[in-house]
Amino acid sequence: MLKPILKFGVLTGLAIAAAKLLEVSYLTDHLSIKAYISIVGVAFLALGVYLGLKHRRQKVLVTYKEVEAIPGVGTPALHDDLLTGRELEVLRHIGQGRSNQEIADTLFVSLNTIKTHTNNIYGKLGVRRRTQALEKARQLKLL
Amino acid sequence: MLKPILKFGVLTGLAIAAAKLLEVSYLTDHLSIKAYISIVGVAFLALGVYLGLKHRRQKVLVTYKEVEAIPGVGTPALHDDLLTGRELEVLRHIGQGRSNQEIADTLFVSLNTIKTHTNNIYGKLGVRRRTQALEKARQLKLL
DNA sequence: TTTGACATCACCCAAAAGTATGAATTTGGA
DNA sequence: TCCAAATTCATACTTTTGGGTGATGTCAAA
Repeated sequence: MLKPILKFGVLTGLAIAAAKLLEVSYLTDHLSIKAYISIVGVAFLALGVYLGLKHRRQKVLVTYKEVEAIPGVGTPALHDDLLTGRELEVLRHIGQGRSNQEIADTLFVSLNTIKTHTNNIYGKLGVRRRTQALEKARQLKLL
Repeated sequence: MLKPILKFGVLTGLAIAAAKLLEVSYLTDHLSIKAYISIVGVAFLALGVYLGLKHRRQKVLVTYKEVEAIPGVGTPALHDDLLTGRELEVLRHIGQGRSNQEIADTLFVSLNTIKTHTNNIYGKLGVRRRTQALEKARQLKLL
């Protein structure tokens, strides 16, 4: 349960240590304070981007559900929670003619993950192909 | 130019020869005239069915155009004859989630033929996948 | 009768999609 | 805190699609 916290701590610690190391080793001798600050800034920016991307999935999910919760905007047909949020999301991309690889790229997950989602969708809708899934989804007003 | 005629001639000749063979060999000795006529009838019926199926393409095409010609039934959006009749037909099957093989079976043509049709469709619609074709076709009110 | 559009089919290769199985992580709720 | 559902990912394999090229037969119009 504490793994993510540990991970974050270790990662941050490492980053700080690296920065400290840079500082004492040679940066102070060769670089101005401004340059040093710039490098540290870039490093932490990179760390931030990395962490942000790494946890984007959950954030997207939250956003997704929040959007669903909005009255007028909410999906009119989430038939008995037939599909999960992520599955619906993938299904919509399929409906727009995107390939699994494209969906994977825009959702920032792996191709295998999208394949898993699509197969789960097919299973729940009782179909075997994405075109059938679209047809079925339209019948069920899922799309 | 004369290949199909030749083919038909040879086939019909073979059928008649077979019938003649049946007649002289033993049928007249063991079967009544009525039974013999029945058998010949069945044989030619089979031949007719075979030939009919073999040339169904053209007949279907004619029927298709005839259907299109009917006022109220006609397709509401044949945008500048963007797609040919056969292509539209294939596109509709795609829209119902059928695989190329299934379409080939129901239209009584080969898988390669359907592939050619689908690729022509993609070219005309400016897309690269069947799901994109469906999306585009819906936008153009082709479907 | 020639020509062009259509429909048919083949072959080959590459890319995308789908199947099956197993597993790790995360989250939300009891 | 424990658990079930959800999400993520991998590996290996089969099937379906897509792309390019070339060819034949049919049909209708010029």
